[in-house]
Amino acid sequence: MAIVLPKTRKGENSRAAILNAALDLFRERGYEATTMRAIADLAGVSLGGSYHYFPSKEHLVLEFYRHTHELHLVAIAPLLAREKDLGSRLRGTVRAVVITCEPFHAVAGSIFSTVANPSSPLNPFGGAARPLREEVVALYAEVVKGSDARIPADIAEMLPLTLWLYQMAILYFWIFDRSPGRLRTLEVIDETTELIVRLLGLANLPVLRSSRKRILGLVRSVAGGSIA
Amino acid sequence: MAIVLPKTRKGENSRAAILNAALDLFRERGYEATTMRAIADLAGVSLGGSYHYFPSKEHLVLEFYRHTHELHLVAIAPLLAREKDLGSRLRGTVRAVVITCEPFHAVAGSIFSTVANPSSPLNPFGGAARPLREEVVALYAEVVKGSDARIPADIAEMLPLTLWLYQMAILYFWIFDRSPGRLRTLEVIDETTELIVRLLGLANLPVLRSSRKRILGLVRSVAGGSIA
DNA sequence: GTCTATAACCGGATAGAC
DNA sequence: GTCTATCCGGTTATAGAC
Repeated sequence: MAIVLPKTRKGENSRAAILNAALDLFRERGYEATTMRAIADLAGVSLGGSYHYFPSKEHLVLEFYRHTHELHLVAIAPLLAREKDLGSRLRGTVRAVVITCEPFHAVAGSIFSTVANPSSPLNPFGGAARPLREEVVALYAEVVKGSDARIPADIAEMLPLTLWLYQMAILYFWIFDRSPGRLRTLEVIDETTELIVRLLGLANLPVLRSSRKRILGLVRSVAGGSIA
Repeated sequence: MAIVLPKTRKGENSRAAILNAALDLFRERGYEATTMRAIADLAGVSLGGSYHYFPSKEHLVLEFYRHTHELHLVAIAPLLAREKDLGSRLRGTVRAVVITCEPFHAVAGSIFSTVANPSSPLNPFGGAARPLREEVVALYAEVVKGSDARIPADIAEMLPLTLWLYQMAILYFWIFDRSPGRLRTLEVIDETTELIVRLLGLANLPVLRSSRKRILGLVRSVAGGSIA
């Protein structure tokens, strides 16, 4: 059921060829319009052969996730090393997500929907996606931790997961965005990240104490049941 | 591409038979496990024949939407007529959504994912779903308007749409909920509706003025571009 | 044991005769 | 408006090749 790793040099080549072919074709024609037969053809393997490495077409998508995630990490490394302001770190990180994914904008819709299915092995809330999800959550933990913002412990505990969810919402907005250069998404990112930082600053207000506790309890309970 | 309405008595029967067969089988086996062949069989028509009324398997789902929406309206009518407290109205309305949808819980996952695809004609943000979406938004407008809560005009303007979106989030949570009697979802509804009412009450605080403006601007801009 | 190929299966969708 | 026959694409069974 899981993705099989090749044991030989030859196998490695085949696997890479299939993956590259898939990514190219996805980019070029979209997810649905890309047939497994076309992928196999372009990769120079037989149709059945590609199923030796990837148990389903969907699983090729998971690989694409990992691919973009790694590009993303590289893209933001300098920022995270240099910048201390939480707002800037957050804005830069989320902007980098959509910029990294831009070549796949046309495919992203089908992918998102495929993956939104709770019974899909790739559902971001599910078990198979867990390793990658945890990497992304850890990234947001670092975005927060490496900043000079002082976040109360109870908030800091749930913040990375919440930011991961926030990133998913941004991606869904981005999928619909038809504006040139995806400018609207970038604007929304700027607005929302600033808002998040501002609300974090307000969280210590006495009037907000009860709401804060309530929200955190909610996040904790929702996260505990669905994800852990 | 749209759903064809039958012109004859015989056609009406066929259409109804197909729809009933589909809803029964969806309930019984789930969406994916129900084949168009099985639906046609049970309805007593040929496979090709069912495509005369419903252009795709997905379109059978749209019908299911309308069905549950109408059940929902009926279910909450007494509450909306009687109750004046905003929190109670909201809680009752959203609780009724998940209770109405309960018989389809097993199917809901596939349906949600099908519908999440931006290029699907059934996407809730898209054009085809607009009439139904506007009905639901109007319903939430009434939930707010019929209450004794005094909501500032700028908030009242965006609130119904926001509550519609909130309802969708609850439904997505509900899909994952495996707790007996879907108790966790009901708890989350109680928690979140209370939170919403509380935050609405706080919106007039001077410290929150700028965030409030920012949030409303955001909602307006996002809604304007994606939906209107 | 690791890889690859061929042939088939299954189910959504369509064409076109009646 | 209904049928039969067919396409198309994801997936699987399985036999062989290294």
